[in-house]
Amino acid sequence: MKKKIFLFGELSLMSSIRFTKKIALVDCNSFYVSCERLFNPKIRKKPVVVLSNNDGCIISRSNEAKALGIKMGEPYFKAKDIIVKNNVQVFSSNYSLYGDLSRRVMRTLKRFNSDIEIYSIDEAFMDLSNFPDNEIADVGKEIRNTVLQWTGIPTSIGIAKTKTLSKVANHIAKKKQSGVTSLIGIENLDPILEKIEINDIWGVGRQLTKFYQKNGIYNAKQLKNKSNTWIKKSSNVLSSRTAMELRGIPCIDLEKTASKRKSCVVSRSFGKRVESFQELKEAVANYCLNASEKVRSESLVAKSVTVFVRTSPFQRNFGYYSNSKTIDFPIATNNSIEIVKAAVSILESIFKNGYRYQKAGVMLTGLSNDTERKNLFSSEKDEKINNLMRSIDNTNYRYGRSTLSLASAGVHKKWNMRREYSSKIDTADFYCMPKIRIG
DNA sequence: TCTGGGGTCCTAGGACCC
DNA sequence: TCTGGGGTCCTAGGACCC
Repeated sequence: MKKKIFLFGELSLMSSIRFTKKIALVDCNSFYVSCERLFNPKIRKKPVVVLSNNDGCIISRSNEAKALGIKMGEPYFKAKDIIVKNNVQVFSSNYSLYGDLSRRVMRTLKRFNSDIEIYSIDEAFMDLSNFPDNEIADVGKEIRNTVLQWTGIPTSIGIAKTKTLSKVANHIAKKKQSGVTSLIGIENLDPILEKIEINDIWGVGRQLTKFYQKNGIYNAKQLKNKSNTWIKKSSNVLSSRTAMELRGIPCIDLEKTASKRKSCVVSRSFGKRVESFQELKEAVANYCLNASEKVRSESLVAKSVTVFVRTSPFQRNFGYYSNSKTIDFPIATNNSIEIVKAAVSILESIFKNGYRYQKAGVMLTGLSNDTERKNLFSSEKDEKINNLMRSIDNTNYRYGRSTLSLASAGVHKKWNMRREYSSKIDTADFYCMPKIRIG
């Protein structure tokens, strides 16, 4: 090929407008707290926390609450002193509200680029490579402003060449007023990576942090400069991928199409300890109904079901017991009745008298597409059961969960979880709409 | 005394993420 | 008294086969 000769002007144009690979990570700030604040302006500038299921742990904190020293994941009862003393506003989690607002945020993001990967309820990766490098920071700011204006949710945005680096950028953005950080076009990232502690890197958890520190690696720059073969040998491929990504080499793709899930878990801690087989059975039956409904809604069938029960790992003075067992179905299924029946038979075999059970759960595994099964083994009886399941799902969708249930699922539900501080906001309920006085 | 070699598949457990 | 829930992936080791 002939070498192309550029005129001076053309050359400078070419070098200023570049379209390198650019990944953005958009992360909602204190997401659950932000959701509660949206419908309750009085708590905007105040310290706020949101609790996990059963009001157990603190899983979302406003900046004011963080400043008071309340830690992520801390048990609520341990933080209670600080909370009471500082008049911190407390909320039980309201997942249907958070889910709804999450969908609104994601929809807004898709307006900028439909190639997004919804990574969690409050995070999404976006491919912004189609925007020119020199405009990328402004694009980030525009995304942030639009999300804020359309949904009311504040976000932080980090932009870089790889997913791992966009996480780093996001980490920096969180501390900035503008909420946007781009690492695009920076030749040497070492001074920035040096300030990122090893445990703040995406993919480096507690065990790896311990291991790296033992080997003298304390920050992202040091990990970046460690040899791949050493990392792979002494850890695994995932860790070497992390290091590559820190070097700006993309190893983790954006997953633009949501892949079908491989398993489905429903488990809960009980509002109070459960000792009787009957109550445990009701709980397990309920979890089965939820899990099979979820699986049906995604047109999946399960190969096997696992049930587990356990007493509290924190209160061993009553004796600790934990057990689980799995049953394979002869033919993959999503039929509630069949799943409940199998789960109850498992429970009968693992239940032991004399323990104070704290938690139980059901796991559907080996999920696959419903259609494949239908082609192979469909019968008139299957069709009848499918119709029955469909009418149950439709009724429950319309009139609320557990309008139609099974007798084994019980009615009293004394074991149900605690939710003492729920805001009870329901975006699907007309009467929960905020009232605005005009004039 | 001395007990092959290489491949696949499955599972349990551990580590990570939010 | 009170400590969440729901996912994914990787590895080591065992079972099995020829």
